[in-house]
Amino acid sequence: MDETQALDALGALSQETRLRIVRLLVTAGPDGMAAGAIGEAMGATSSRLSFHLTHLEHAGLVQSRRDGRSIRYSAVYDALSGLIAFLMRDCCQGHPEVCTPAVAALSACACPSPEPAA
Amino acid sequence: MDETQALDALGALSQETRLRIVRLLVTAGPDGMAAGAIGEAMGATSSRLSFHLTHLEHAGLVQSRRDGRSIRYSAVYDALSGLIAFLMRDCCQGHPEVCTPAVAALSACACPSPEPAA
DNA sequence: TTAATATGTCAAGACACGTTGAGATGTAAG
DNA sequence: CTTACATCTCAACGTGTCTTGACATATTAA
Repeated sequence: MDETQALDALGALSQETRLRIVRLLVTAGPDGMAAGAIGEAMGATSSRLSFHLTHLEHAGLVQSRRDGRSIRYSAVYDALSGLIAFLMRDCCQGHPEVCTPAVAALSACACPSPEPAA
Repeated sequence: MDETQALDALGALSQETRLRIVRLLVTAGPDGMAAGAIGEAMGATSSRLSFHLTHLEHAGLVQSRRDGRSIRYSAVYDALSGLIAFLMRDCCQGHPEVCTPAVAALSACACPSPEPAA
């Protein structure tokens, strides 16, 4: 991920509705959710939802596919991990005190670390 | 870091000049840099630079202190690692495939991981 | 004090963003 | 074909963001 892509992703995530959509879709898994279900969860009108989903898709954070008369949206994991890696790469430039606490936060997640301590 | 703080931080970083300022200050270390030096590096006028530095300070990403007739700005490491941790926490909700690659990217940094492999 | 340096403040303008409501398009069922 | 459903597109409006230029404030030196 280069600077331009990172700026797009950061801009897309810096809006409340969009950040919540991404979080919802991450937890929804690879199958994603239909636009209608997302809109219901967000309490957003169809045009407002479409605006934000289009924005997220342009930023590469979500992808869509038609499923019957619905359109299902799902999170693009590579983009999310790419953004996190971009921030870490920058912040780690000789200053491990930035990213080391972030890695420690991983322990609080259900994620398997490369070298699990416990 | 809660959602509101994360939105502020993401919004602050989603602007080219501000993202570059943060990257510059992270590499500059704890002593930071004088506003004039930052402005020179950015090619920004004093008012434009002040606008962005104030924005970053309000978002909690940088801090300032007077040093003679200069004002030195430095990165707030806790805020940066907090943001990274926030993104990881959200993205890891049952989907380790998001944050595991990001952790792997750490190996490319000069950062000591909690359990260094090599 | 006076002058020079370093930075911040303010108002104005151009532009981008987010929301709304109406309508258009595509898809499936009767 | 007609109807209902699901979603997108478009224009319009208010609001926020970024830049610029002129000016104000704080600090140091002569």
